[in-house]
Amino acid sequence: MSTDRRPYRREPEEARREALIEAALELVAVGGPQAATVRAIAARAGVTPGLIRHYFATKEELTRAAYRRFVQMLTDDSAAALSDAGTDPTARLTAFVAASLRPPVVDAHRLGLWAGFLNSLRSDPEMRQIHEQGYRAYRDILEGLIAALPRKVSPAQCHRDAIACNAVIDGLWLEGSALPQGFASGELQAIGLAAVSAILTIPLKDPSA
Amino acid sequence: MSTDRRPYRREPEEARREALIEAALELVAVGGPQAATVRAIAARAGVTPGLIRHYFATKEELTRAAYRRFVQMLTDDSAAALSDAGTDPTARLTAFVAASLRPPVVDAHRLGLWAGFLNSLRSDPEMRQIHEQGYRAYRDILEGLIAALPRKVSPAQCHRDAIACNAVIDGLWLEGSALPQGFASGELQAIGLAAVSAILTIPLKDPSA
DNA sequence: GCGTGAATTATCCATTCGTATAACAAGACA
DNA sequence: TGTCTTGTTATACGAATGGATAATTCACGC
Repeated sequence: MSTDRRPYRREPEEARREALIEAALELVAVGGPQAATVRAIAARAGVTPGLIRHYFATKEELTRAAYRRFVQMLTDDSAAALSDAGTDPTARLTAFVAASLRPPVVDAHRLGLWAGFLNSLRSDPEMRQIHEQGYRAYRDILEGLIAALPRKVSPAQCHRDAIACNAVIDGLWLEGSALPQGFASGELQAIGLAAVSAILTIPLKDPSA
Repeated sequence: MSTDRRPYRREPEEARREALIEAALELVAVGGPQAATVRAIAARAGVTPGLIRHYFATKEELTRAAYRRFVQMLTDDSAAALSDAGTDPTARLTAFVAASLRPPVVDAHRLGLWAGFLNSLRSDPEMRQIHEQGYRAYRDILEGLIAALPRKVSPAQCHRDAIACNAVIDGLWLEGSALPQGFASGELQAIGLAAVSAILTIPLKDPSA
């Protein structure tokens, strides 16, 4: 009398870890960290809860892996936007700013993810390290793009400009993601490019205008 | 044989509700929503868990009350900054921007609170209503200040300027709160005022410079 | 002072959490 | 085809969760 046991397929380790991380991210994005329970993650990944322990020693470790993936996702999107832009510094900065202010970067799910992980940064030093690496990488890209512009400004001023532009981008990203219906299509990018243009005192033509 | 029961004092209803809300906010700010358990809130407020049910029908109701208070706190700080500024429109906008970019508005706890509540907005329509009211109130103040400036621009342009300025403020608030050690004293306000000045194409003198 | 209503505590309950461990079966390799 | 490794499921456990109810004691009106 074999109790009917759930059938299953063996999967390569990488695929399983991937599926579990993906499931955890989706749950955090929608319902916050409290929604990403071990059981919910397993259910969404199509496995039983015990399997999580087989790939991650603890739930905290899975959380860190998920956050690492999220940060990398942001960086990857930035890099993708630059790979399609040519070599002209102004065009590259324009492409970068515009890409940062439209989907999939501007997205309620990403904002939810970001907010969901934020509180973990205070308690878990390893999470904070992951966070700061990602943040620095993003801002370094932006600062590099600004430094490449045909302007004559000091490196210190370049640094300040990068911070201000980063703030504009972050703020618009925040608002666009939080209030998706509050902005017309392309409006976010137009405002962002105008603001960056003003901060850097250089003309940036909006490619969508 | 009276079992030694915990002594207590009766408090007016308002004080108790206040204490419970305050405790809930502190817990959410530090540890996220999952740290704000009924027992933890009661312990921090100096009461036993059962009392919460006496003042709030459910924990969700306490959460909403706490969020309502948080949103009102933000609005109150904005209003306070304006009450001390005179009547000159430029000075008022300057004061508003500067106040938004220094403590206590720029504060890791507030960012933690904001992030901690964000995910609740998706699931709870009442929470979202509270949020949108607060957001609109804040931006309306900013747009009013911008409209009062001695500029000749269309109302539509005023609206766009307000969105952009709001984004700069939000972004700098975000970064300043997330990375408190990343900015020197007054740097955040200086960057913000310069950016707003550039966006509005008017000079704003930094009062701290 | 003294009952009396209600604010507060104490206890209990069903559920869910993360984790630990044992049972099983899938698929590779012989 | 048979065996063995290990990926996967199943089950169980203690702790913690939000909520319900009963017991108590404070404080105010008389």
